[in-house]
Amino acid sequence: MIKSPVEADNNRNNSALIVVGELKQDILNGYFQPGEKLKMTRLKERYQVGVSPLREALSQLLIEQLVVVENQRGFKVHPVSREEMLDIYATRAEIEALCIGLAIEKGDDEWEAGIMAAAHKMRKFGDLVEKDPQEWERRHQAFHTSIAIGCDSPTLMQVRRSLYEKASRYRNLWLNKNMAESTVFDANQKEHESLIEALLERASINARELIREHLLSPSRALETSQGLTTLDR
Amino acid sequence: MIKSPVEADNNRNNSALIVVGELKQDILNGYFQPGEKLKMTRLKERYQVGVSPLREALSQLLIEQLVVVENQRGFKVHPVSREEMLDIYATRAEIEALCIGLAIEKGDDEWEAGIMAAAHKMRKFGDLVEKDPQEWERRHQAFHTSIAIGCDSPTLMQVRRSLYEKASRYRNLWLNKNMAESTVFDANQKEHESLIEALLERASINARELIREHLLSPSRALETSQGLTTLDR
DNA sequence: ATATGATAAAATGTCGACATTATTGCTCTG
DNA sequence: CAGAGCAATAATGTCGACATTTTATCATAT
Repeated sequence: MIKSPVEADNNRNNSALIVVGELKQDILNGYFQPGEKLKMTRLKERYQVGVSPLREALSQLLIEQLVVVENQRGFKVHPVSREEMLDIYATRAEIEALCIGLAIEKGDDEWEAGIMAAAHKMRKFGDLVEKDPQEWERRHQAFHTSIAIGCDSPTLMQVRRSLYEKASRYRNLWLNKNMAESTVFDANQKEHESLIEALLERASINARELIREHLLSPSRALETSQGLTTLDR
Repeated sequence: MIKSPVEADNNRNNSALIVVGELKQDILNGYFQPGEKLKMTRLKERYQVGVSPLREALSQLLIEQLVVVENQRGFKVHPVSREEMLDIYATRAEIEALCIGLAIEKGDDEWEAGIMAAAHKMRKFGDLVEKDPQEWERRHQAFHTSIAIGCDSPTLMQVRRSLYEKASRYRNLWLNKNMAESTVFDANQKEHESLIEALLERASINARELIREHLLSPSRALETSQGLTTLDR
């Protein structure tokens, strides 16, 4: 018997995995505030599942450091701090530079072609940034991933992904508006073009320095932004 | 009322966290074979807990990639492969080199002192390697950690720790005997001394190359070792 | 004899219930 | 009126039970 799409979706994965995705999104985009207590009754209502799948999902986010747990006191959203933000962004910049260094060593024609394709999709969407920032972020991220994937290391790519998610939490919390500022955006686009140039020339040192700057500039912006004051409480 | 140590231990953390530690050890040291199915009935007997804490623990190991899950078919120990081993070791070497590069930039006197202390403890145990390999591995790891911690980045240190654990699984599976070979061991010790020298001189490039070699040599040994044949099935 | 299909057995994933622990609110005292 | 102590309330963590799905067994037919 063929099942409806919804049923099929519920059967392909178990409840916990579905909840992991939704809960992660809710934390990353700020629906649940940093430090907020995650009461089981509320979570049950929101995701329409029992406690068992919820605790499984929370256990996974626990390792990813998106929630914290205290015995007999339940789960909380992982708190944010300026220190952690700077550390995550700095680490992410180093990891991305590492990926790029390895990719320049190992990358072949297919790698270059993938970058060109992703860059094209990103450029095409340049004018619609303000209309659909989420779609632009997707293409932006796809572009950077197309570069990093040349390192040809699943392990390293996974580290990179985890750091991206943690960083996107800070980005979503404070940077939404700043990202749309056209001056910042235009500078970003130029950095992308310079990066592509360096990659095709296989200028490793240059490319690595470019990516470091590219990834650290948001954290510098955040450091002086309004949101920071709310962090120091 | 004061509780007995055992009870106190059971109350400080919930069951799931305790099981995480034990289960992780059982997987890392090979009590549960790669690819082996983890039946709930057996796990319940072994750890004396119900399914709920077990599923929580397994969910955490799922993110750490020590187990895999298939819907309605339960959990399995994450399988091993030569490719994954090489990838983990290579990534680990790069991450460790990154830590050391940053540590050389940022490290202060306290950092140097910590290295000297850890190195001393490791040297003192040099003759007892064959007697208590586990204790030596502890001191060896403490030595390397004392170096890496100079990078002053909790995020990066956590990435490093996760990779160490994954690698130690392969090490435990095949390398136990090889590690005790005195020729390999003596070469290892000399590498440590060279590394310390380079660190104190703040010779970044040199130190980073040394650590890469130091961490990649085991994977090269594993590649040609007996265990590999069992991998390709 | 091999393959196929139905039946039985086992295992998973989820929920509600229960005991334990933390938190809140209230009373009583100084 | 403030603060400590105690009762009541709420929330967590764990277990056993149930429905669903997978796996194993076995008879039957080609």
